[in-house]
Amino acid sequence: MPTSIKENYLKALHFLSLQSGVVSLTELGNAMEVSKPTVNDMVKKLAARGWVKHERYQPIQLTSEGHKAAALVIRKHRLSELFLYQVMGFGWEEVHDIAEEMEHIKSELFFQRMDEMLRFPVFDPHGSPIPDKAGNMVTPTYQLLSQISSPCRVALKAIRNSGTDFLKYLNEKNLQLGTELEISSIESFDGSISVSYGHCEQLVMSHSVSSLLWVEVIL
Amino acid sequence: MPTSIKENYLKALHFLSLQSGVVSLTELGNAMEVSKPTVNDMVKKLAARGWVKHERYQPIQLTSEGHKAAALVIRKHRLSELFLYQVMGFGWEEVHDIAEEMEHIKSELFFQRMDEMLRFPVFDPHGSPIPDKAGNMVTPTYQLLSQISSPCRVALKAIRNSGTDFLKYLNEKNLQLGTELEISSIESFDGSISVSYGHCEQLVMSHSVSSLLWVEVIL
DNA sequence: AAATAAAGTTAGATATGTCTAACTTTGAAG
DNA sequence: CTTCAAAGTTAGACATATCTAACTTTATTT
Repeated sequence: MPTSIKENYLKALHFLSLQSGVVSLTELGNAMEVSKPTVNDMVKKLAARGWVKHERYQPIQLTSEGHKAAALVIRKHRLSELFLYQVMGFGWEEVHDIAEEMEHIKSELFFQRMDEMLRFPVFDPHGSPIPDKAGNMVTPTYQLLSQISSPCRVALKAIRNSGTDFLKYLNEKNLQLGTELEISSIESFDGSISVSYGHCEQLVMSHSVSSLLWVEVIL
Repeated sequence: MPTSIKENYLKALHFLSLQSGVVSLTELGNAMEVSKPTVNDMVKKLAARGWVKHERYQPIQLTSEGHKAAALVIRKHRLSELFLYQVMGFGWEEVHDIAEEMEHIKSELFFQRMDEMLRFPVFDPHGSPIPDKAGNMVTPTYQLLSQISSPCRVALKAIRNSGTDFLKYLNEKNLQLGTELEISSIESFDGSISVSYGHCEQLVMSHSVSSLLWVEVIL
């Protein structure tokens, strides 16, 4: 019953909007783990606040105000993640869960000061862009490693999933942002990719791993 | 509607208990700025959780579990205050309000790390003791400046009220923790006290100010 | 000890966020 | 173009934290 629940709906709407720009009630309900009537009610309240557009039986769409409100929550989240990582020395696999709580702090001063201490950063520890105070964020043009079709050299730029388990897996494999990977072969059958990097002669990544890594081709 | 409301009731109960050990519903209601029925309901819930002892028409008393729960919230609050002051560079007049939000963060790791970074501190920026992880805190034996009855030399050790306005007043007067004050005269009529310290030749403090300053006699 | 004000309690209401069960609309398949 | 499952909506309920109005106890004052 705590936190600002609406902020969490806004965040979910933001991420679900990324594909098609619109979101169904069912999708939002699944993301928030609540029933359809609950989402339905909530969407009415969000619409009343001007954050979403919604006509009966139609999909939901964030308004520009809604987008901005969501971006400002994401800003607080990602700034917190970077602060935890850079200033407090947490690992990138630990910061998401704590930031999930910090993002609901209302004090402007607090995030203002964080922003200053971190020198107005643009990326969080997972490589995701940090929106600015106006809610605008850069949109890097990375590719998913799983989308690369022929052997080449790439640099790891961002992680699509900040879940602890996946990041621990990357830690074990010594994969960090900036790590350069030589793609040696791509198995078209199951989409698995063989890469080498640093001290690692060969690592075979399944599609489910490579589809969570944003990379940039180099050379 | 946010935060863990019960934690705020526990904190209020802790501070109101300091005098007599028991708290009336009315007192608690005033402190929390809620009506008597609201307090009454809440006290029943706190009693059900084992945090307070309460018989109909009798005053409320924190149980030892309740005391501990309150102390752990106060720990998070004061640790946050010191972190904001020491690590983030906020002024002592700014930290209370932000800590009021941070104290409701549940992550043990977060406060654990703060505690380490600050080297397991025992006092917050206002000189109040920080409870340890078991909920125990030191009980300094300071006197209120207003309780001093004859001219002497004292050191400012703690501030009874962490409100922004009072702390800004102290800033203006250049009064900090550790500042040594020479008490030159005490007006028995209205309880006002004349002190000199540092570059200040004479400052006359009203009783309402001197009763908010904890001091220790020196020499 | 009776009167009465202060303190505490009960009853009934509201707002928020949630649920299940039942009903309606939409849209895709036959 | 009818059928039907999936998606969305309505109705009615519950828990939490809050309120006002009215009633009961306690304790003080005369």
